[in-house]
Amino acid sequence: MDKKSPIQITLTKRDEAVTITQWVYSTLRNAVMNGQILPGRALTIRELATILDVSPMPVREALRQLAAENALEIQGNRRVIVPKMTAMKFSELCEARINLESHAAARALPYIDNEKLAELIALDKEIDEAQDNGDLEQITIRNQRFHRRLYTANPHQVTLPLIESLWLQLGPFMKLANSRLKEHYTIDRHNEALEAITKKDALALQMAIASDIREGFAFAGTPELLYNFIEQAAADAI
Amino acid sequence: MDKKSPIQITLTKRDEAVTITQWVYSTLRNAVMNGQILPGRALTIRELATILDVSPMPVREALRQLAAENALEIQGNRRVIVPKMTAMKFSELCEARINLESHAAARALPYIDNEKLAELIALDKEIDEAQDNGDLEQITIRNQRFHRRLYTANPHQVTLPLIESLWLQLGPFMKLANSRLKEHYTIDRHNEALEAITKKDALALQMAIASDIREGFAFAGTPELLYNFIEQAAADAI
DNA sequence: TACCACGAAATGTGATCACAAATAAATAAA
DNA sequence: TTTATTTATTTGTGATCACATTTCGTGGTA
Repeated sequence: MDKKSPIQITLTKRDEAVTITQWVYSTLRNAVMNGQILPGRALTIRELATILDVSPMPVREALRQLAAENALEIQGNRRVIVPKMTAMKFSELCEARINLESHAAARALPYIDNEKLAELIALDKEIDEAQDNGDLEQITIRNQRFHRRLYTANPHQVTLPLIESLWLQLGPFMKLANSRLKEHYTIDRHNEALEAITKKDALALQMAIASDIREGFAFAGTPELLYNFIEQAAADAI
Repeated sequence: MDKKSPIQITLTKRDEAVTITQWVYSTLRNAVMNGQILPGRALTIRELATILDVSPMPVREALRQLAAENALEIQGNRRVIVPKMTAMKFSELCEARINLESHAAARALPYIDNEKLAELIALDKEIDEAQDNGDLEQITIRNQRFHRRLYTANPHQVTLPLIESLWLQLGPFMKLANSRLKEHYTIDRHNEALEAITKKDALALQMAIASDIREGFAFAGTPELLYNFIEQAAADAI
């Protein structure tokens, strides 16, 4: 593995209303989320500043924020890297997701009225559309939007930032997990969740969310499969 | 409530080996944790820099990091404040703690050998000592150390940062919660937890942790009690 | 060939400065 | 006295620079 492998970051137009730091932050966040940066690859402030065509200052702030969200890792030597994934860590992240997200879903349930339910149904339909088009990126985005909308139905909710941190750490795997949706579409977990919501059945909702997450990551059920995927993802990233 | 109420931050000696940013970070973190900064009070970079006798730069970085950990809140106007607590939010934070920490405990259980168990027993004894001395600050610190040691027994654990974020948001309430330990010492939940560990009983361990957390915050069982405490804490902070 | 030492380049940290936006203060109008 | 409006001050953002530490490349030694 080349230590100086080139970093290919998708650049989006910068909105003038947003600060440079925020733009850099979301740009780097997407890069991590899409697996565009190799795990273990050292990220230097000046290099990123050059790539993004900004001064080092906003990059510093964005890196520190991402590190605080566990998306990046600050090593003892003060180097910043994308954390390396292991089979065990992957497993822990999945279990944490299942635990936290079914909790968040159950806590949101009492707040979901007909209007919000309709909104969720609409979001689910959008996922299906992206599914039909085979648009992986949109599937991931819309799937996250569905979950986010569900959890934030609870106006006092405090777990979404924690959940997003887990999503961020799962990063590139999220995309692949969502692509697997069609492979187990025989059991549509989102529909199950929506049914549970209409019945106000908290336990059924938790089960649906848990299954949704678990089945999505079933591809990495064994350490061998996960290892193969990590290797493949690394190869794709180059 | 005075908008320009003075900020009283406990200053500790700066270790030369540590960066200024890290020192500022932990100093501010403690200030938040101890409720030394009033919720809603605007924190300005330059003011803190003056108080801490450093340049604005390390303060900027520390504030951003604390905001990423949900310890501080960046408002739309780019002002940084300590988030205000509400009864509902408090309730959500407690439930999130119970959920996440019992999960973390159960996941750590398989990794706890006799050596680690002995360590936990020793830590528990230290809590009792602080309890006898009535040293509130030490009780909090050692209590957190006990929980942290338990969860980190799992070498692949990923939830501790999330748990610490919740601790940080609960902030000043943690201290009071721990002071309540003696009031329900008839049922020592840590002992219950240690027993469950020796029996390798995951469910019992989860129950013990859940009870430990729940009973600690029982003082804020009703919105009225919580409201009273918030008012009192605000008065004390001045 | 493998290992170590030394010098050069690169990097993170922190300070200072400029500027635009936001807040606070002061003045004018009702 | 209260409310608008203008002016003055403060504040966050971002750029640039200096310095100590780390990393890397080169050459020499076992």
